[in-house]
Amino acid sequence: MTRKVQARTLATRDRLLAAGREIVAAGGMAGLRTEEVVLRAGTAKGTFFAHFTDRDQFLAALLAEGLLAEFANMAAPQDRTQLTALLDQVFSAFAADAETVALLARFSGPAGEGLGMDRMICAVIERLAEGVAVLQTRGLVANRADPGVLAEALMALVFHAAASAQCPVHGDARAVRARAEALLQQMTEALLG
Amino acid sequence: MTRKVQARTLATRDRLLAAGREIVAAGGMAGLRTEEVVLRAGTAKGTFFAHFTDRDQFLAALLAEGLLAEFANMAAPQDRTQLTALLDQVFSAFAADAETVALLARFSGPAGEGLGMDRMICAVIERLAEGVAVLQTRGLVANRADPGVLAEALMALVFHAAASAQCPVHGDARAVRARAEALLQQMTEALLG
DNA sequence: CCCAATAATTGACCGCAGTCATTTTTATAT
DNA sequence: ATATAAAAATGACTGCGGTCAATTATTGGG
Repeated sequence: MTRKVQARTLATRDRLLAAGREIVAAGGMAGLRTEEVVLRAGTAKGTFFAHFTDRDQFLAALLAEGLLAEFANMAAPQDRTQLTALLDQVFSAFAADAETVALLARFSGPAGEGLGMDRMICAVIERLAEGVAVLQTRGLVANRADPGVLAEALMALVFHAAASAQCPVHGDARAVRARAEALLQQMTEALLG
Repeated sequence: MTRKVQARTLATRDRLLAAGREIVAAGGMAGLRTEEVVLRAGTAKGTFFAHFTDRDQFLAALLAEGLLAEFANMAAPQDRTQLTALLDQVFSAFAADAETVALLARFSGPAGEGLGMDRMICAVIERLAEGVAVLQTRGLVANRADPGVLAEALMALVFHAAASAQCPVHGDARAVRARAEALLQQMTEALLG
């Protein structure tokens, strides 16, 4: 017989996430250790893994939460400049660091369900689709394909550019990132016409 | 003063890679343990990490090697059907498993230099660019953008579709993959017109 | 041929993610 | 109330990726 989820379950989960938020804010995702999360949250190690299948899934939940908040103020772009600005904003967030790229690669798809990742991505895609639709009717976008499909393709381009923006150790981060941004710009124009 | 690389260095590296190849062939990338690689190669653990910065970089080298061999027979597509077939071939290889997707995300960019990853990706992009150029002149592709940029964008779409093809544990793998393939098809048509 | 200087290798060791048998808490049936 | 079955939490333990000071092999100069 199935029973309803207990209130303390959600409370524990929240304490873990809150602890994670603090740690990431202080030292970034790469430096987050589950032992410390658990210490701050006041739970045992096993509890962590009863709530999240692994460290990455936990980080993905935190990441989705943060990005969703950051993107909350997004408005559907009304011209090419605004569309570019929106894409740049998303690119900057996605390309922030190697951890972010890895988490997006793993959880941007079906694997991200129930972590908020799917909601975050959908939010971005919806805004993009709205913007594309507007620009199409105004003749500011040559490509007549379905706005939803174009939006998804734009996301794909952003993902790829973000991955390309990660540089090898001791590489020139500035230059690599500039090249990735230029690539995104070119690909976007190739897609939208 | 810098000295030339010793012959045994390359020999050791090859023994490690050969061991890795065997292990991956037998049990897939996910099950590869460095201890076993080292055991088969007849070296110490430290030697492994003197040659490869971490397990993933080693796997990426193996993956690039395998994919490059698989793609060796690629011919530049001459019509839309052949282009689709080529994209499907690459998609199938990239979407093979979650490990592959993760490695591509991490090493498809500048981080993959010197692992063969860059060469593998460039090979695919070049073929795609050739194909796109041919189809453009034959009027089989509406999009007039630079073939090189279009080829890179196509790769981005394939990467994204491959990531979308990974399903959560206990999901219906067949259905998820079918959806990802359909998505790739739609995005490709949206891009090429 | 010998002797520094450098490159390559070694393996004991460590940190941390992830496991699981056990214990504690909570919900429900009687 | 009390029993009992399910859910949640516990923490000692394990396995494996990665490190590093010490050791061995190679090279090139005198």
